[in-house]
Amino acid sequence: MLDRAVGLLRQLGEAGAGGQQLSRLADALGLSASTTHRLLAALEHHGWVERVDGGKRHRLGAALVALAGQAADGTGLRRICRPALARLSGESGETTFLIVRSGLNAVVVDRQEGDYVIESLTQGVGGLMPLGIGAGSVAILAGQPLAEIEAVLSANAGRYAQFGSSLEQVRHRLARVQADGALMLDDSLIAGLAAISLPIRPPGHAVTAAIAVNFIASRLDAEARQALLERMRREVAAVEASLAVPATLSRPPRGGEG
Amino acid sequence: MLDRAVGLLRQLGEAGAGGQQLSRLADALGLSASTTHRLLAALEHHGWVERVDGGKRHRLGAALVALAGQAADGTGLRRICRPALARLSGESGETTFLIVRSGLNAVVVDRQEGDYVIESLTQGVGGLMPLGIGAGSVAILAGQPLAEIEAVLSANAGRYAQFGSSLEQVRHRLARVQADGALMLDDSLIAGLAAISLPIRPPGHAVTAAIAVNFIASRLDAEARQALLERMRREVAAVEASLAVPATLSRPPRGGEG
DNA sequence: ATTCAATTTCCGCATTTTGGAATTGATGCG
DNA sequence: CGCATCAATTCCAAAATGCGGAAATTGAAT
Repeated sequence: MLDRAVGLLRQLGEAGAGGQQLSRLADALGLSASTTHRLLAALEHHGWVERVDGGKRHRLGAALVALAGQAADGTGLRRICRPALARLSGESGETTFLIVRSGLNAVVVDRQEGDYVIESLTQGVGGLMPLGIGAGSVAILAGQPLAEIEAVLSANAGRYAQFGSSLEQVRHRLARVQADGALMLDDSLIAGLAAISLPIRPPGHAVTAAIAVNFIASRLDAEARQALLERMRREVAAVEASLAVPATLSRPPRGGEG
Repeated sequence: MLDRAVGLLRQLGEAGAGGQQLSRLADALGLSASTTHRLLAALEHHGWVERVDGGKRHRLGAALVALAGQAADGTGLRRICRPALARLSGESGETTFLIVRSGLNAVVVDRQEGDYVIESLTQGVGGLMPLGIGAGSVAILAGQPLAEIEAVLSANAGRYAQFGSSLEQVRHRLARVQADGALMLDDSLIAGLAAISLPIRPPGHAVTAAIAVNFIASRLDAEARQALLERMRREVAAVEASLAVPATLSRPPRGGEG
């Protein structure tokens, strides 16, 4: 029941803005129409699913956005890292990302725009990719225990091809992170797009997140990239330091509106 | 079962960054410990719940962020409105919001920072408030059919006090939106914080969303506010026009990483 | 007007969930 | 150092709930 609901929501996520009709969902999940109907009704009741134009197509509902807003804050990391991301974006003019692990995937939890818009080329908040694909994703994976890395690699191996990487390439990049504590990538997923990423390692814990900067490769030469990397190292060091002191885990001030 | 899972996730959302232990959750929801345990395990398996530091406290997981990223794009509105929000924030220097309805609540679906940071005063993406509270929220409610408005008002009446508004005040603001097609608010929720909001009405449909600009009241005089409002009217008109042509409902390009 | 596909409702059966009780584990106290 | 306490986890038989086939309804297309 719950698993079916999760599958249904995933499927709806794939469907995108236009939504999807009941019968297609039932087919895709191998469920009977009546079961699918009942599930959709229940989810709709909670606002997790809504009808497109009140018609017969279904899509993900706004209640999920609300829940996820709390989830993203929930790690606490987002609030802590946001000023760092803002500084990096502000000073470099490039787009900055905060990425965390979710099972076999990496998820973009926060993102700050730079002056240079690469909107359509990159993942938005909530964007998902296999662990091992994408600069930040690699940085996170590289910081896991060895057995964990192997488990993830073997589970994800089949997914790498569609992102234009081989298992060997992924392994090579992991090694670079482990050697340098950071990763610089060119033509990362998109030709001409470059990225620099750093793992975030809370003192006494394994790596839980990474920050990354994406930019058009031609915009920064080797020297500028090195400078940016050093800048990022300082920001990450500051973040890690502030994680050492558990700080206030209390809720943020319930503020104004939008 | 599903309802209990939803309740559990809501409860975890309330808990915030520090997470919550099983027994408290069970108490809060009136469930037995074994049921709660089973639910948490199932949700954890899907990445919707995770353990804090691998310990015994639970919080919302990153998989929800991923799902919600799709949900937020899912309305299609976010992609369409983002350039408008960016222009408004860029030109005015203030913070801009895109808000949609979710049941009895309004949810912040997108947000663009201005030069002037009011981060801690305002809702982030995913922020939730009762329909009728907050400038954008009022604008949405005012555009619903009359019977709908009354239903929402009576359902939400009890929640207004905690936001410092009375039912009469809400009704008054609704009337202003209906008269002017927009709303200017002072001391909206926070003393010294002002807001301007406009409903977004897709041609041939009821109002489905609103945009709002929040700013420190002292930063803009009456004349500047009027100018900003006119600017917003133009942006909303353009958005509504682009909604008339269903445009491409296809998925966005699967781009690079974060 | 008729047909066909898709959605929605109904209902008896059986699979699943349920919560009390027992077990294990962790933490603090005497 | 061992005992007591509280929370988390596992187990199990009873039963409630979800399941899907079939029937009814909608509504769009011919």
